[in-house]
Amino acid sequence: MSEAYLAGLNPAQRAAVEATEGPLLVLAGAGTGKTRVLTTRFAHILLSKRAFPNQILTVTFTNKAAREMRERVGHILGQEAEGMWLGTFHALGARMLRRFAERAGLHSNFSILDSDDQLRLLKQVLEAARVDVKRWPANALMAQIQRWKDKGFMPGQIPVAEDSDFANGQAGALYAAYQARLQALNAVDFGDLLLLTVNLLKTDPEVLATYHRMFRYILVDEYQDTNLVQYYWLRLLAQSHNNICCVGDDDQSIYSWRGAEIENILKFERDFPGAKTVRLEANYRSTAPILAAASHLIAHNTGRLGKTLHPGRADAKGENVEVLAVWDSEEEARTVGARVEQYRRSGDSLAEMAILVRAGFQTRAFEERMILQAIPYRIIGGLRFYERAEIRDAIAYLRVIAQPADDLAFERIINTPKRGVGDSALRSLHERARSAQVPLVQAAQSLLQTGGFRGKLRETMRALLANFDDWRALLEKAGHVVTLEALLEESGYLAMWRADKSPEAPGRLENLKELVRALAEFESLQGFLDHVALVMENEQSSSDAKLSMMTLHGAKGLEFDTVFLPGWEEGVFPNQRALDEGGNKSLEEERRLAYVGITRARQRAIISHAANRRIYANWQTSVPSRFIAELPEAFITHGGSAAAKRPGQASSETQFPIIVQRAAIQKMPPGTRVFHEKFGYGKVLAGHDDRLDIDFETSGEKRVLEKFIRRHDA
DNA sequence: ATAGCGTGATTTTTT
DNA sequence: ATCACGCTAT
Repeated sequence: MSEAYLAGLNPAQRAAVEATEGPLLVLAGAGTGKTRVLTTRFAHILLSKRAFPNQILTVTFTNKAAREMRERVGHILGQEAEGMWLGTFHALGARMLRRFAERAGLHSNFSILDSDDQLRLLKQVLEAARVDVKRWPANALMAQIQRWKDKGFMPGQIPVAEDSDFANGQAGALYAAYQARLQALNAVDFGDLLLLTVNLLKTDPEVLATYHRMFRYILVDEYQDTNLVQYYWLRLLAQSHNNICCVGDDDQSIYSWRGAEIENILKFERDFPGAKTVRLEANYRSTAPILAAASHLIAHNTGRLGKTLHPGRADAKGENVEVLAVWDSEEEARTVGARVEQYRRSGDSLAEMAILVRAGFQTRAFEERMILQAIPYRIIGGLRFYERAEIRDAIAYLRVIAQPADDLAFERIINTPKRGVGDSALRSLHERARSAQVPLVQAAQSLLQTGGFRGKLRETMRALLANFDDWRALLEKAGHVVTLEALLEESGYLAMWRADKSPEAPGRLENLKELVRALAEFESLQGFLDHVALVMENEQSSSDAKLSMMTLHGAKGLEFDTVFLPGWEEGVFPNQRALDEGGNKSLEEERRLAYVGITRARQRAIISHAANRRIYANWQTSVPSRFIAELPEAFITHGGSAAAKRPGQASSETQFPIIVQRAAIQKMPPGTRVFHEKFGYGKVLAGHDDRLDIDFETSGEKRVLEKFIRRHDA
C-alpha cells in the first residue's frame, strides 16, 4: 500500500488509518495529529473501496469539528463526498429521529427546543403540579432530567439509586409530565435527540436493522467526552459489523460535569472485545519544555490509560515554561499586558496569543488592561448569534409557521411586538387549550369563533391568525426567505426595533438582516430550523489580528504560539467549588484542564499566580496552585515581582490543609441550604472554624460540626 | 405594562 | 460588588 494520502503519516498514525476492521481505540495525545488520522482513515476506507460515503458514520461533538472534518475529507478526495453521515451526535440523532418520528410518537416536523424553551416548559409543568418553585427551582429539575437523559433513562426507568429528592420525590413524575408535554407539542429537547433515538434502536428491530444495513464503518471523535446515551447509541449501531474506531484522549476529558463518562474510554477494550489500541504520542505542536511540563503534570493523575508525549518536531528545543509570581490580580494583568506588547514588538501576531482562564470572570481584569494599552482582543464564548433575543423572536415566528402546534414559540411572539395581548388573554388561551386538548393557535381560533375575545383584542387576534395563514401560504408560494422578510415587516416586529431608541436597536436590526441572509443559504425552512437548533455557530468574521481570551474549556482543540495561563492559585485553579463537590475526581479533572491549557502552546507558555485576589467584595490572600509544584523544575523558569518570597518548593501536601482550614464557611457560605441527618433542612448563618451556625427549619438555630452537614443545592 | 425593589447567586458549555 | 430574576405596586 503506497497511496499518496498515506505518505507523511508516522507509523502509529498509519497503523490507526489502516486497521479498518474491528474495534479500534486511537489514543491521541494533544497535538499528535488526531484529526489527520480520522480524516485519512475516512478517505482510506472510501478509496480502498471498502464502503461508499453514505456507509460511514462519522460522529463529532461540535459542529466546528464536523465542518472541519468535512472540509479535510473533501480535500483529500479532491471533492465533496456526497451523502455522508458526518455530524454531531445530536444532528445525526435528529436525522434518524425525523425519519422514524412516528415510531417515537412524534411527527417528522417536530421542533427542537433549546434550553430556554425547555426551562419555560418545565416551569409550566411545575406550576401545573403545584410545586413550590421557590423551593424547587425549575432549573434544578432541568439539570436532573438532563442527567437522566444523559444516562439513557426514559421516564419510569429511573433506578432507585438515581432518584432525586426534588420536590419530595416527585421528580420522576414531573419528568414524565414534561415528556408528555413535549410529545403534545410535537417537540423534543436536545437530550431527546439521543435518548429517543437510542430507545428506538433498542426497542424497534426494524429501525436498528435499517441502520445496521446502512453503516459499515463508524468513526468517533473525542470519545472521552461521550456520555452514556451516546455510548449506547454507538454500541447499538456498531453491533453488527463491529467496525468502530474511537479517537480520544483520556487526559483531555474535562466535561464530566455535563455527563461525559471518562469510563467510556477507559473501558473501551472491555466493551468491544478484540479491540486494538493505537497510541499517538509524537507531538508536532509544542516545544520540548512545554511537553515536559504537560507530561509531568498529568502524570500526577491516577487511572489513566497512560501515554507519554514526545516531541515530534525537529525544532522542539525551546524556552522554558515560565511561572510568574505577582502581588495581585492587577499586577498580573499588567504583567501579561507588558508581555503581549513585548512579543508584538518583536514581530509576533496578536492572533497567535491567547489568555486562558479557569472561569469567565477572570477575563475582566485583562480586558481592562488591554483596553488601557489599546491592544485589540476578542473574547471567545460570549452570547451566540442565535441566542440573541431578536433572532430568537424571529425564529419563533418561523417555528409557528413551520409547526402550528409549537406553543412555546407561539407564546414567545404572541405579544411581541406589543399587541395588547396580556396575561389575562394568555390565561384564557391556556384554559381553552387545556380543556379542548389542542395547541394554543387552535385555542385562539376557537375562542375567536365563540366570541371569547372582546373589543380591540378580538380584532388583534383575528388579524394575527389571518397573518399566520397568509405567511404559511406565502411559504408555499414564494419560499422561506420572502416569507421571513414579509413576516418581520407585517408583524410589526421590525417597526418595533426601528422605534426603539436604545443604543442596541440598530445592531439588532442588523442582526435580523444577517438572519435573512443566513436563511437564504438553506433549501428549506425545516433545514434551517434544524441548523438553528443544532448549529449554534460563532460568527467570527473579523479578520484583524486580535489577542484571544477564553476559558480553558473553550480552548480545547485550539493552539497558539504564546499561551498565558493566569490565576494558578488554590481555589481559583483548581477551582474550590469543583474540589468541594467532586473531591479527588474533580481534582484530577482540574489537572486535566491544566494539561489542556499547557498543551495549547506551541512556543511559549506563561503561567502566573497572584498573592492577593479580590473575590466579590473583599481581598483574599491566595496560595499558588498545587499544580505549579507538579511541574518539572528543570523546564521551568521562575519570575515575577513576588518571586523572591517564593517559599522554596512548597509541596502540594503542605499547602492543602490551609485551604481546608478555612473551608467550613467557605464551602458553605451564609445562606447555603443544607441538610443535617438529625436536624433536617436549614440555612447557614455563620461559621466558626469547622463549625457552622445553622438556622434549621424545624429546630431553630444550632451550632454543628461542618462534617455532619450536607449541602442541599437547588 | 413597567418601574422599582428585594433576593439570591457568582465554574466550566454543546447540542 | 454586581447582576439577573421575579414579584409588587402603580
